[in-house]
Amino acid sequence: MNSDIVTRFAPSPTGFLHIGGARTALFNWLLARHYGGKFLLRIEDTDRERSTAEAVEAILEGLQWLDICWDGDPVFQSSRLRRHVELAENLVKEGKAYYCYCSLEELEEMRREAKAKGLSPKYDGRWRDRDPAEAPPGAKPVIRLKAPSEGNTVLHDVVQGEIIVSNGQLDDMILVRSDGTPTFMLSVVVDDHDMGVNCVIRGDDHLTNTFRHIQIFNVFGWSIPEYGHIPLIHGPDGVKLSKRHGALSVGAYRDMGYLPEAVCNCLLRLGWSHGDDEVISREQATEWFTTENLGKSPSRMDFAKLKSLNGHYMRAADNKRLLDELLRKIGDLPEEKKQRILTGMNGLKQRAKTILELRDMAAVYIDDFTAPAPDAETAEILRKISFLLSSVDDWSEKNLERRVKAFSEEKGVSFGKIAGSLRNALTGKKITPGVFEMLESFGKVEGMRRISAGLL
RNA sequence: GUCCCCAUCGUCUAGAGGUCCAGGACGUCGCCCUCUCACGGCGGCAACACGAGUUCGAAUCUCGUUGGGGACGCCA
Repeated sequence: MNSDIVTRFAPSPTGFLHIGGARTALFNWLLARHYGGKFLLRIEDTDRERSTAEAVEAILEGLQWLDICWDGDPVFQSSRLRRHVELAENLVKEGKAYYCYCSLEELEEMRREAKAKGLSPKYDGRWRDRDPAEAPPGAKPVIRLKAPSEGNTVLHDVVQGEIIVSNGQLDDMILVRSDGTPTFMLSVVVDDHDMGVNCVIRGDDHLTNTFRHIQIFNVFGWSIPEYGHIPLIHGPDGVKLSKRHGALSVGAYRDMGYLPEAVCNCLLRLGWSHGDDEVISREQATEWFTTENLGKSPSRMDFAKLKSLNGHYMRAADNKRLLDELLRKIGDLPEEKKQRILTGMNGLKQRAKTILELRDMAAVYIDDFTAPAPDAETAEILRKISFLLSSVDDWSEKNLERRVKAFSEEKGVSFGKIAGSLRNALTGKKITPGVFEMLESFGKVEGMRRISAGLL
């Protein structure tokens, strides 16, 4: 492969961007970028019943969020319908395809019989050489490919290796429906050819389709793209990832507070590896990604690993960006509180593995809090600390800690006890960022207020 | 049912005949660090599905078994 490589992602807009689709898109994108080729986007909206504008929007948004950008404008398959049908009709004229007048009931019957006999259910080709004049009156025909009945169709898959299927296994597929619209089989092949696509990474649920695609490419005499079929992503229980696993759409991952770079990194490691590397930046991925390291065994989505990865990217993320992500979840905040959060962000992001956890952790800076009156011993400590801190001018985490530590040593009061008392007075919580860090974030006025609030 | 694919720790995987009584990461357990929690550091537990071959030698090659997955639409 080289810089002439053209890959594509071709989702059908019948719903959100599926996480598995996102991985497919990522792999194709990576491959194109690696070789300096092109990555195209095609919306396969030939099924008008199920395709929606909202779904198109959701898919584009999902890709953008993951920072997977396509070259040129997306191609809408529906806009190319005329060309697809025209080509099919040409094939009929050339005797390479034919009209079939079978009714749905007839086909149903055929499949039932085949299954009963232990054969693979398929169309028997009964109209292949029959005179269309014998067609039942008024019946609308489909166009079927006159597929080879002898020999094998061979696929040299860049992931799976050589796979051979006997042509007897494949039936004469429908190219154009009885309503005159082209099928997926035809459209995909024509569009891939017209768009110059020469490399296709896709889920291995498409594997059997590929043999049909190859037959169509052959009948047109077009060159066949390289294919790589990657195993599907399964849920934690080993079955195909579905709604019941919760997180199916990339939007769901965003809602759960994951960062796009973490999602990409996680997806990248599902079915692809580069030695022992785990945390892989987009730049490194682009440099390293080839089809050679694609695995052929199915993998399960590991949410624990995603979370760990996300924690890594959270810690590395820009503070202002994290604040923006946080505000996107909870709405805008007064300037003063935003400032507090920003000041405390380093401590916050170190503890939160998702934006949702960041939100929970940041509550100490968002919620107003006044501690209830403490017990006598604690009150005594707080009174002394309050007195000490009131004279502190350098209200920084470092200095505050230094002063309190000195006090602790001098008076022989346990530092842990002091810190615990402060934590409680400041937040009323057991788990928080460091107390001096919080003091700095609150500022002297609010910090002093909280410490002494319960003392009166 | 038919066809196709897959098979290393719980999970993601490294491994392309000897360097593997199998390495990394996540998770888990223990310890250290420590103002709580995290982070970080150190260590433990934990896998080549099974059975035959081929070979001086197999996680790596072949066959079979078992297990898992996918496809069999006038959906894509």
